[in-house]
Amino acid sequence: MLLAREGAIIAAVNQLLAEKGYEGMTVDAVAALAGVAKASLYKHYPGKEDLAVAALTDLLDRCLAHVRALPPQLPDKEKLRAVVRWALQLHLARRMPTLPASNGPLRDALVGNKDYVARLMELSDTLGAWIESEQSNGSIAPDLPAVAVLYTLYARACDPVPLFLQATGNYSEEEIVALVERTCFCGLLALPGAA
Amino acid sequence: MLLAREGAIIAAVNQLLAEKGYEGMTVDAVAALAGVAKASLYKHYPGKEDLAVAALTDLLDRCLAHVRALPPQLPDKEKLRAVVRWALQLHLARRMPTLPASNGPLRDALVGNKDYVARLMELSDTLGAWIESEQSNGSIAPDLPAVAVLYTLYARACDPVPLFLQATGNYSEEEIVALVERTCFCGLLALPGAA
DNA sequence: GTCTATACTAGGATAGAC
DNA sequence: GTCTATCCTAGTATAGAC
Repeated sequence: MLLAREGAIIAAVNQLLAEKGYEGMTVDAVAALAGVAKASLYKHYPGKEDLAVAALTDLLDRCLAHVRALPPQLPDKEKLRAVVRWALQLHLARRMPTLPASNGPLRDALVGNKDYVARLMELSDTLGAWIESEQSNGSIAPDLPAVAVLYTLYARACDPVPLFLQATGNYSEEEIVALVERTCFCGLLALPGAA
Repeated sequence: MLLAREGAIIAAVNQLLAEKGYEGMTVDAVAALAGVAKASLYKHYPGKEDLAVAALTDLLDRCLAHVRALPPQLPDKEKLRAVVRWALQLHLARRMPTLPASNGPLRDALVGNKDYVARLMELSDTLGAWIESEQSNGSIAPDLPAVAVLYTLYARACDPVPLFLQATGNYSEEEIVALVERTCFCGLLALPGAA
């Protein structure tokens, strides 16, 4: 009963974070959408930052679940592409909660939260291992720092390009996912093997 | 004298927009940094949105100036890469004003402003012509929609990857610019001719 | 057009009863 | 732990004198 309530709160935060962003999300709106009085909400989470941290932790949990469910026999390169597609689909469905990179207190709350950091490290370790394995066999460019590859993948999850393309009304979600996945891994130039 | 004051105001807005983002920028801070009383500021620009629009228009002016100053004999592909580098350098120097894509009223103010829209269209026309010319000669992938290429280039100007890489402290600005430019045009995979 | 001083409101956070 | 009602700061915007 109590856990169900926290689930409703986090679901509301996720939705509002995806629709309006962190600054556009008001605690009143979270309470209303979750069907909880604002004061009760503050008993569960001591502040707005904590709401965001909990939502992001939940996002990482869902991402890790997707990562663990990938077929082990799949080449690591394809696993990485699958994770990018998962994020792009979430983004296009307006279910990707995003935070401003600039907000200092929020950043502090994130890095100061053990649960969040633990999940982020687990995800980064898993993806990092895939990246380095594909760099050893020459599938991912070995002269790129692995951390640059990792950050690039993370950044694609928040990239505005999918939403811009969606706003034109000229492309289906599948086309947009394929397009952005391709430009991420193959770039814009017409290189052999890029298509 | 009056124009000098507006210049100081826009410079302040640009700096604060780059440092704190739109929501983190307060009108008080703009007034203080520009050395102007808040009430005077409101005589020049009727609201916070108008400050942001003016700053973005100024940014587009500077970008167009850079675009026009590019050597005409340079291949269009290299001109595009030069514009991306210009944006990345600005970003790394924390001089790139950025706005939240989610904020509705702000979006309305932007698209409702003739000056801003005119400059954005001029820039898009110029870059779009370069893109299509390079697609005809097979230098940029011809099967990508030109608008997808254009949006991708715009998005790279706000990409958080450069700042993340800078935060590691392991790479110089030149290395970061080269790295991100390369992943943008050549992707992450080890394709022939990518390095 | 510039200033000082102030009005107004949104929104994060709490008090205190049940 | 949940609620209603309230506090209070921060921040946009304006009044009115010079």
